Amino acid sequence: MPELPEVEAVRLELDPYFTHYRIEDVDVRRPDLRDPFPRRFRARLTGQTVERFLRRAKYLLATLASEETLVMHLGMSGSFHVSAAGGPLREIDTHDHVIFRMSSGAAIAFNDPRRFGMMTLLTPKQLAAHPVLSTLGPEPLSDAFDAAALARVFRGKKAPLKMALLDQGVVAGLGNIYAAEALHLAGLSPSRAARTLVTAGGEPRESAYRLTAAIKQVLTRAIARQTVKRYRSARFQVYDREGQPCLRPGCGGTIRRRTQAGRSTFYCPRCQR
DNA sequence: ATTGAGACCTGTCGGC
DNA sequence: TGCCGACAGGTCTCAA
Repeated sequence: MPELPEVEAVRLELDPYFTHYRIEDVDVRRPDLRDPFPRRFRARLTGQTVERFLRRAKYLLATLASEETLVMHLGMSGSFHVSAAGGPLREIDTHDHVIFRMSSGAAIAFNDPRRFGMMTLLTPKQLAAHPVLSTLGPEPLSDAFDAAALARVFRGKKAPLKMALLDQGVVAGLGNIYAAEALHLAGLSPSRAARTLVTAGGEPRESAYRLTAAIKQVLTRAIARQTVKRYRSARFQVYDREGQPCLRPGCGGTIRRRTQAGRSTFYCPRCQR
């Protein structure tokens, strides 16, 4: 279930259990997730203190006193479950693949039925040269991400907007849901070519400003909703709403669903151009 | 160089 | 109730 807002919620939840605590032991219950765990994974983690617990795109990064970084990704079905010290013990689930035993007494279990997630441990050199992590686009909620930045990566790009937004090298952290939501909010068709938001001279068009603003708004709201639990049931504007009325005031269109590059895209043909 | 399709793996849900 | 296919919020690889 995780796109940027969900991963950010996980980071917030886990931070108090990881940061400043020592990893006493790691229960590695299988040798791999999407990829095999690196050499001496358990030994390199054991005894390390977590200095910072950060998020980059959809990745969680725990920086260790050893200077190495524990990198974790939730894939499609990954989640964490914390058993706080003295709290109720959680039964170990079949899909609990890695359990961190912290010096606070907390146990943090990584659970991932589909095993599309990943977990690895990188030296500073490996981190800087990592083929994926080092080529991620800007964080969408940072000041580095604005219409000009979007115009730079969209210039000359023939790919449809939906695909361009899913490209983590363009902007980092959007997934299938929030890409659809941002395009709907911006009133832009998912199949429109990315380069049409840029002038011949490489300047962002008005639509590029709309899209960057929409991305920021959709993610900011989703993060707020994540952290304030009572809004958990809030629905999306377009995602998974095929056949239902468009929620844009005064639009009156009907949400459609189609497949782009093997993924479902939801949009309103009436107000998204 | 881009781009689309297929693969990875398990669980869930709707229809018959 | 049980079986079967379609589908799921992510990414990687490979062939065109």
